[in-house]
Amino acid sequence: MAKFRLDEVDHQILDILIDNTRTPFTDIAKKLKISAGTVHVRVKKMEEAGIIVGSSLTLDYKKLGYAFIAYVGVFLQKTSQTKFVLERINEIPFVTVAHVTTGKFNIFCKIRAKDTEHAKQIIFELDDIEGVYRTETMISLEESLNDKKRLMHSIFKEL
Amino acid sequence: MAKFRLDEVDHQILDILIDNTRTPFTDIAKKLKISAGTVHVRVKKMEEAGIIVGSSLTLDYKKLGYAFIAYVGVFLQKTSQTKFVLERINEIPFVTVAHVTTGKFNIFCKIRAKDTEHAKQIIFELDDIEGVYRTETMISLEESLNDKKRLMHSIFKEL
DNA sequence: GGTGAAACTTCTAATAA
DNA sequence: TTATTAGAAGTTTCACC
Repeated sequence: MAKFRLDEVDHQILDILIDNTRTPFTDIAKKLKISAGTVHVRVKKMEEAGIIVGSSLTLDYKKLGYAFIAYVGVFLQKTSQTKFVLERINEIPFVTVAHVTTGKFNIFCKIRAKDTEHAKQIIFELDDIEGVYRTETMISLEESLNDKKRLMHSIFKEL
Repeated sequence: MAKFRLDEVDHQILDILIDNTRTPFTDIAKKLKISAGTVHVRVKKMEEAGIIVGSSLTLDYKKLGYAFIAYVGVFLQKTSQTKFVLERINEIPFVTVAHVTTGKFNIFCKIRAKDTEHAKQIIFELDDIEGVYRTETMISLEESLNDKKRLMHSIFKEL
């Protein structure tokens, strides 16, 4: 694992790319008053260091008809079944995130569905997994995402 | 809101861009055996329709020293305080997502922190918000993200 | 480390089909 | 709607600070 030490310039590059990954390097260069070559080298380094893992589109799932979000807490019969159940959970594409957690639940996941009916199906699928004792659902009425940029700013303030 | 009807080609374009937003349109064109101009027009249309909201980098927060993830359920004294509390919560940059939920909690959020000590601080901040009755924390021991691509495939199968 | 310029690749908009 | 094309723009490398 490469040693990495991000400076103010790296920070600013990330800041711009976090908002729009297709921002031309020449634009970034102009803004930061450095050469496009430098931007290129810096980005490449951050990629090689594994800081930048990849890039992805942000899609509006509501417009695709998938407006329903819920969190489902999963209770297992035995903790030792965690790995097995997690593998089964990961086979359900509508489960977008799964966490092994301490606290109330053994596994905790987020699902993305079309509507309540569809969500019900997914939750039933989860319930049906061998080793799952019961589940507890929390339906999201409203999602508010904090800007990645703000987290980054806070992280960089401390680096 | 524009009417949108994505076909197989749009789907495949999204599929490629979801993995890497900087894939050159000419590469996409070659793969799909269409012209780069067509790719360009299609992407633009999806942006205008609001399907593609934006693009963002995926960063390795562990490498930045922020490996700690927890979910915090928030209980309010009165449901009517939801809006106010949500606003306060959104001021904490380490809270990356917040949901208003049905079920056990009133508000449910995800936090990203350096370590347990840092997480404790954030949770105390949450607890201190006026109107918050108490909180319940679940610490993530392991996160497994399902590929966005798989969700997309499932969505497209049904469209 | 960074730069600036050259060589190469890609984008984009207009035109044509 | 899609394809072509040519000028504009962006990327990447490299010799030189």
